[in-house]
Amino acid sequence: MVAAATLSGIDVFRSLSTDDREALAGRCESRRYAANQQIVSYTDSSTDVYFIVSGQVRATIYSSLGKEVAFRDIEAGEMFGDLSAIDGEPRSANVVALTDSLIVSMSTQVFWDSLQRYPEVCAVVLKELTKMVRGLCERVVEFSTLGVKNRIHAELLRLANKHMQDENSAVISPAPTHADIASRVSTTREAVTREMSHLGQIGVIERRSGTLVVCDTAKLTQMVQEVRGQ
Amino acid sequence: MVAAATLSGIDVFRSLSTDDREALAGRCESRRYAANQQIVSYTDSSTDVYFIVSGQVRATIYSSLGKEVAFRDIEAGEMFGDLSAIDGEPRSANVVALTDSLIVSMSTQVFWDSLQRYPEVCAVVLKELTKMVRGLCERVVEFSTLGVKNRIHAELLRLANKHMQDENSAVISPAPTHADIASRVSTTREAVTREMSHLGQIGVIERRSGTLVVCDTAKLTQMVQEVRGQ
DNA sequence: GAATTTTTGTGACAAAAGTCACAAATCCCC
DNA sequence: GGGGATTTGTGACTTTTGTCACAAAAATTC
Repeated sequence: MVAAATLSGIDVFRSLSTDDREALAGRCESRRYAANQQIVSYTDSSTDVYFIVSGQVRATIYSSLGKEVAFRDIEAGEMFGDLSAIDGEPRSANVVALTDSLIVSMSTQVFWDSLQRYPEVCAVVLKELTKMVRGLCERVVEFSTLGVKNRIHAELLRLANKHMQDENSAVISPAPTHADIASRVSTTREAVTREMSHLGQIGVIERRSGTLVVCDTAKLTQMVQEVRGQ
Repeated sequence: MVAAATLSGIDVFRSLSTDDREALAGRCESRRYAANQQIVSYTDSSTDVYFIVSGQVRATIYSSLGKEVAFRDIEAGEMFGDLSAIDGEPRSANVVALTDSLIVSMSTQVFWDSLQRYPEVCAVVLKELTKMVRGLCERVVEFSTLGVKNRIHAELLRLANKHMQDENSAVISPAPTHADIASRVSTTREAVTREMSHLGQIGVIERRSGTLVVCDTAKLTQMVQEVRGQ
């Protein structure tokens, strides 16, 4: 049982009337997760859909043996677990809370119900899926055409774009660790350290206690394309 | 104007009644394309959705400068162009006919209309999108965790699975060129040639005039995982 | 069926990326 | 504010992957 107000912060349900939201809320569960707690495992056979009311969460894929691939970070207002609900296949990833989080879950049945009953909900879900497809395409193209250094640039640029301060600079806080970035673009921590200290030398980024400042996104944008990582 | 029967071969519309299909057919166009003819360019501003009645088609992405990435081949019964129709963003890829093809197109508006009016259509579209997401995830994980040789194994296995002859072998005809495979797993033609002749030597595959025979899919499956390409 | 064009095979080499080992710097927690 | 854990920096070296150049084989065209 969940308060209707809780659902108003969820992208997918934002467009519903208060009444509709109330009806739906009655058919959901909510639960708190502590940082680092696992929410979904790719071994689960559940097919519930989850919505993040507050907090942040990370989906990670483990390859058939061992290596982990950071898949995507999911923020408050967003949804996950929808793939299994839609196609009935097993989970595609592990999901772990990055921070303490409040999460609402909904059974597959209620989810399909709401897709059918509320065209606006269906539209948003369709759009989220296409957004995922486009994001993944971009990543595939990146792997196919960019070298390690350029992929690091691209990742920094993505981070920067989420935290723009003014026209040309962004402040990312807390700064991600090098190992973290490495996992996202699939390389080694050392490669990230080397490239980032190089970027520091040419004044594109700067580190100050716990935060990462991208001083010159324009230059970085240009560097992504250059074949020579320099 | 399109005959209702034409739409019955399209996955998305298969579940509709004849009447519904007829109504929809009246709002579509159809057109033939010759092999190698371009159907969609990523510079187009159109947002129509296309359905392949017969023939085969390839979507390709070009990176910001030059290099091409084979994205996916689309077969009769399948749909493309849906991303732009759903989110209104520009085309994500070029689409070219591989063989002479008959293709039905539908405006964004009619497409949305049918999504709203027919829940079965909506369900199939949702499922196709999740299938794409899963396919792309697999590809990302592959790039992240597998070396070139193993990616070639994986690609051969994918091809084989589409053309299984019996339990353990598949006949692929016409055989794709090495350059073609190389573009799909993002490596060089030479690497594919080398790995395939090695696979020939250990009896996993065989070449006979224009066709490629995968004799031992079991062994290939096992090899995909092995860190040593040999 | 001779002449092209396209595809395949292969070696030598260059460049890119990953591995290991360890020191230095930071962060965090009593 | 000292001490351990985590994160970062860096060099030397190995492995992987890509590049180039060219010959051989197949497929196509006329």
